Amino acid sequence: MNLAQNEPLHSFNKLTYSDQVANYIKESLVRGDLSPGDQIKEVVLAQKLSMSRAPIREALQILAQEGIIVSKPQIGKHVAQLTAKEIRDSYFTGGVLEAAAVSQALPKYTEKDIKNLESVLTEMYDLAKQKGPIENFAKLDNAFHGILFSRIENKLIIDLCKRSCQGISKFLLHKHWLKIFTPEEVYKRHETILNALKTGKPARIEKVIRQHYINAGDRMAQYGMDVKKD
Amino acid sequence: MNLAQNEPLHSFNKLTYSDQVANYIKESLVRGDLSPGDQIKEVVLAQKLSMSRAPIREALQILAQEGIIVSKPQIGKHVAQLTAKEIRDSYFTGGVLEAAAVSQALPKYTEKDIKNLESVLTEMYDLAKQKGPIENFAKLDNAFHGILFSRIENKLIIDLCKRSCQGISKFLLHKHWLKIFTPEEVYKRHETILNALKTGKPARIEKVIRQHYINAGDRMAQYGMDVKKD
DNA sequence: TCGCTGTATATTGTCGACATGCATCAAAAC
DNA sequence: GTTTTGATGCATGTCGACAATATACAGCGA
Repeated sequence: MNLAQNEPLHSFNKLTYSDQVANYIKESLVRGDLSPGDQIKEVVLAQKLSMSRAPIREALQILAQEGIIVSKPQIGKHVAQLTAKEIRDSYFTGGVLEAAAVSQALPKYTEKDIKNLESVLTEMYDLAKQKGPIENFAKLDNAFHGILFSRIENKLIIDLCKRSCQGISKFLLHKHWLKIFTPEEVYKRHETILNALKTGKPARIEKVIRQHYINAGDRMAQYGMDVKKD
Repeated sequence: MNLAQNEPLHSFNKLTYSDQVANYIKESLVRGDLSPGDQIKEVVLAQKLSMSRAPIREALQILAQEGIIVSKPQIGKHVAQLTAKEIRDSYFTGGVLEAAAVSQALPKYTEKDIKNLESVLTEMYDLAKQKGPIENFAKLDNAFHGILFSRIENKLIIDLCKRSCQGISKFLLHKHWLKIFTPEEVYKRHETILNALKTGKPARIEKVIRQHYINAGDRMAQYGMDVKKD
């Protein structure tokens, strides 16, 4: 059997410029170099990254489709600045999707998955107790939902779920995401999900996950407004 | 009060070339000039529409994000050709979204909305009885779901809903969409939704609409496979 | 002073051409 | 005969420049 001919063990990223630019902008958002409401001028970016406007435009278009930037033809492109209602709607939508997906994948979760979720939860608990660095909660949250996603075979639903709210919380409202819930709250919120998962009841899981996201949206809508750069 | 300063009564479409090309491709899919699996070459399209490749590329990128075409870097762009599972997954996802959205908007539907839905249903019934032209069912189906959408204030959820399955049934599998259900079935399927709507129970509506889409996905997955052009 | 008009500028939209990388096929090596 | 290698064609990726359009502002008139 010839390994080399089939799935490569590690595909060396041959990302096109456009994709790299898209990632660069996302990183800029995380770093805070770019904030909601900021205008993005193609020529400026092109000069800064020493490339032509073509890949820049493509990257911006990708981000526009993801809802991270808004593009008005012949006027300009700005980092999206969501209203409180749009934030709540986004989280609601994301919750509906993740809830349905997890509920559908319920029979697929293994003992080991539950164990992993429990260990993530334990880490959250410890981190909350010892007042550890708050940034780590983001990693743990990612890990938790990552395990939930891992058994979902419906790629589209994962895609839309990420577009709905993950893109927003990770990039547009990244600064606020860490402080909308206290460590204790984060722990309890995820404990609720895990408990619901253990019941094995699809309806229960759906309800809990939806509420999880609705709550997050409400908090985010309160804290995340008007974050336009000074 | 000055009308002219606020929302224009009718904005004259100043569509950019890119958007027009995107629409053109969608129309080509509806007409059958383009079928799933077909390769789309930028230069060919550019020549045919007598414009440069730039707007073509942007249009294709839009359609790629909508899932209507797939783009492999440095290889080519093809009209998406979904597997049976992907078709079912798409409809499932669309159903989840529309179900949640309608359920949430339940209190907003007026007497008049119900009346309108009933009249659409009546038209479906008549059309089924008199073996009218099957194409009209597409219009009636659109009208029915259009009324449902009209009270949904969550723009994102409508957007994702359309992307999930409407884009597929309208463009990729348009030829099959008309024949997966008999006129009688179409009538009964929508009657079920309307009845559920009248109960005013959110949970009931969610269940019914989800099933509506799951059924459509199953049928589509059976009939809509392997539609590659000869 | 207020409102209109036209010009100036800046930014996006579009263009034609060149560069890059994948795919195919023929030729050579074993 | 099979596999490897190199040449070739072709579609996409990227580039720099030009065209079109929206915004800002100065000038003009009432």
